Amino acid sequence: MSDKLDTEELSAYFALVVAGDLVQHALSSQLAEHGLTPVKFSILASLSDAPDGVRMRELASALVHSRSGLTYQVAQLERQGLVSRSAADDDDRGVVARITADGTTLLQAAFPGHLELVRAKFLDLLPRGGAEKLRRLLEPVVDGLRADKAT
Amino acid sequence: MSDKLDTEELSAYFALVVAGDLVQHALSSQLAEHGLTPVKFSILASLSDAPDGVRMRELASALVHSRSGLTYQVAQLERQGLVSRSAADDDDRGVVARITADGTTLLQAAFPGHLELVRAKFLDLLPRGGAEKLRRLLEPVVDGLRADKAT
DNA sequence: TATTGTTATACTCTATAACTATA
DNA sequence: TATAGTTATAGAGTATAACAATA
Repeated sequence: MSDKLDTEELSAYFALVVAGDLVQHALSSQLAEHGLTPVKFSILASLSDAPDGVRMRELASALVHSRSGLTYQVAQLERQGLVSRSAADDDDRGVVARITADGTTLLQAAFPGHLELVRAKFLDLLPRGGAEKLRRLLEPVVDGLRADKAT
Repeated sequence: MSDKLDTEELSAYFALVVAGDLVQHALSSQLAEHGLTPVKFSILASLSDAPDGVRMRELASALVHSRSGLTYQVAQLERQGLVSRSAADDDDRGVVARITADGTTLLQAAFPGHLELVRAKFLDLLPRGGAEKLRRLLEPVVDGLRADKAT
């Protein structure tokens, strides 16, 4: 498998995909202890930053790859009492999801252990200043590919 | 969701997971045109670098999170005639997977388009020299978490 | 006893397309 | 006509534990 891309560039691509996968997998057991998955955790975390709730459309484009996938996840969170859905004020087609008090409680219970593992399995493995460098490098990738999705 | 980790560090972790996911998703449609998934592509690519084949155990620890998951994927590739399995020379418990001529043909057919998309969806979004910086930053993360898995 | 690999099982997740309602 | 969200469906992937064979 040697070809037009030099090894450095291909290696970066493999490293990105593999590292993301390994980090997420390393964190998933701890989340599972609280009945959460990485996707559900990211939904709750996003909602906890938005007291007024978030439109389903926005959550979908930010966190998953299909609208139906988000409906599935949020429906489960709602059944568990962690999230509520209600009609949007300005657009009668719209639905706004909000985190509930129970959802906040669960998130607060899961968060310290999560942070601990983010440190142990990721941040502590980076050189000093590495987190910031990494974020800066990946920012345009995330922005570029999210823009793609909108199209 | 503001807490013990400063924003920079948490952002790096989210950026890593999201970027890896977005890049893989951006490439998966092109692979699907050749009947492949990202996991199957990575298995074929690994085998194409190893003329003598690779032990199932090694493939599993490098590419997936469970032995049974690898068996599932390789069984499918074998059914498609892209991979063959045979007993290991040195260990009668062991199984060695090898890519077939058809597998090589398919990989060569899929590779150019794959590389093109790796460039368009990832490398071209990085600053000059970014690929190497990224790889260096992520190397210890990948190595550290792979070592974890062995434990 | 430990390891290799497979299997059976049961479950979760995903994406597509069809649908309703509203803009 | 286009968009927001849901639903139905059908398929793919996953992990666990139990198992057989070998070290």
